[in-house]
Amino acid sequence: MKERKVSNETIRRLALYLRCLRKLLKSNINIVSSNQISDTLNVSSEQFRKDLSYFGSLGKRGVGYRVDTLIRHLEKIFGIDEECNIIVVGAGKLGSALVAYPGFMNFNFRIVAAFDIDRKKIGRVWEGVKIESIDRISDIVKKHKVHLAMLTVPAESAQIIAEKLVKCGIKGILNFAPVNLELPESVSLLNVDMATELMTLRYLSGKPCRG
Amino acid sequence: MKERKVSNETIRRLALYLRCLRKLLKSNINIVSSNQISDTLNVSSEQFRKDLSYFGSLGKRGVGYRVDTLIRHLEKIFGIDEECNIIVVGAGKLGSALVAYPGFMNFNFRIVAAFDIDRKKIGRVWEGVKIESIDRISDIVKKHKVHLAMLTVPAESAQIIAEKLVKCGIKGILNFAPVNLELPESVSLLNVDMATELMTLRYLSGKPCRG
DNA sequence: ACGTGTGAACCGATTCACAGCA
DNA sequence: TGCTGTGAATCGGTTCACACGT
Repeated sequence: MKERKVSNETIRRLALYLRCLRKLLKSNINIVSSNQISDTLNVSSEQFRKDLSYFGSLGKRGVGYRVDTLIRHLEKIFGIDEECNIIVVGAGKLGSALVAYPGFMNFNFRIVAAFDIDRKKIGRVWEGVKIESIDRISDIVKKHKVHLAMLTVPAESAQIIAEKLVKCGIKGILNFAPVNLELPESVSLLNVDMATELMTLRYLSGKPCRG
Repeated sequence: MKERKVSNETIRRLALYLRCLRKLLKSNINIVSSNQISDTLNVSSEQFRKDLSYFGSLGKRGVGYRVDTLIRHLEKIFGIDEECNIIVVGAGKLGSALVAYPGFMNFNFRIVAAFDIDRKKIGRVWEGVKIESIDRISDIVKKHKVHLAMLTVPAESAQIIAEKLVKCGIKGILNFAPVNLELPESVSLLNVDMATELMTLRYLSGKPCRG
């Protein structure tokens, strides 16, 4: 009932629930049980109920959950009602893919700018997003009240640039560079490390299969 | 000592250790203690020792670990000595970024082809990687003995295509599509869900900071 | 009877603490 | 003494089991 110590994994699942529920709503399903969710997602029904229970009693015993109100609850938890301005730092291939990625807008994220040091790129516009000089980060972060950044610069410069982002007031960084960033506790950091994922996969698929 | 039940998280860290150790070797450091590793990576020294202990006694008490032999051990664990052929399925922006991503070759991954259904893209060559019709997956997977695939197709088609990959004999899928894929147990699956990561980050950075 | 909400039991992973070897 | 390797203790997250509301 009280909003206590919710783990990152729970939050990640909450986002999955939201996506799933929206899909249900589109199919005009408006009541759902934890078992039905557990069938479509890869999550046990108890897990689903427990995850939600951190945020209150959102279902009806003997009935299930109203899809529309549950969606609203989840949206509230994530603060989706207000647009979240983000930036992409590093306008390489990966940055370009992120700028074009359609999945962000479902959650009310808006990419307000991309940044690079390469003079040849600065000034271009990708999908309506302008590429700016890295020197302009501070201005733009302040002007658009940007809280989050996706970092897609080369590993060598990632630490320096991340520190610059922190100085500008960025509160969370999604880091794609394969380095361990050292940042103050007050800044949230999540890493997406594709080579590591692939290595893990290689290891897993090389073992004698259980199943 | 015995190779028992190693968790995914351990494997993921092992890959980080490998990267870190290689960096040390480049700086001509050839002896390292678990504490030194723990300072650079974000992992406790006990964790590091325990992770390695699953694979034998690789260090020397009172001294530390030899960087070069430890690297070789890790490479062995991951099977890095033999080239691992992979494919990219879905030649959109993200697929293009993956094809160009330099971080894979450090671990002896080789992207042998990309696939798409779009006739306009088929036949093009990106970074030396040819874009093929999806119909040719089976041929190419067999010809190049491909074990792993990165899946960057739209969410709607991901399940179908994933099943096709499994039929071709793919043993592991790194899935970038925002859906829960339903696959046989014998196939390893890891998801990279950028929107979910960003949602988690938004949640974390919105909370009162601990730190 | 049905399905939620939740304390209790369980399980796995991390951390502690120390024995053992250089 | 210094640092590894590892059982034991701890911690946190998942699953179980059931009371409760509809």
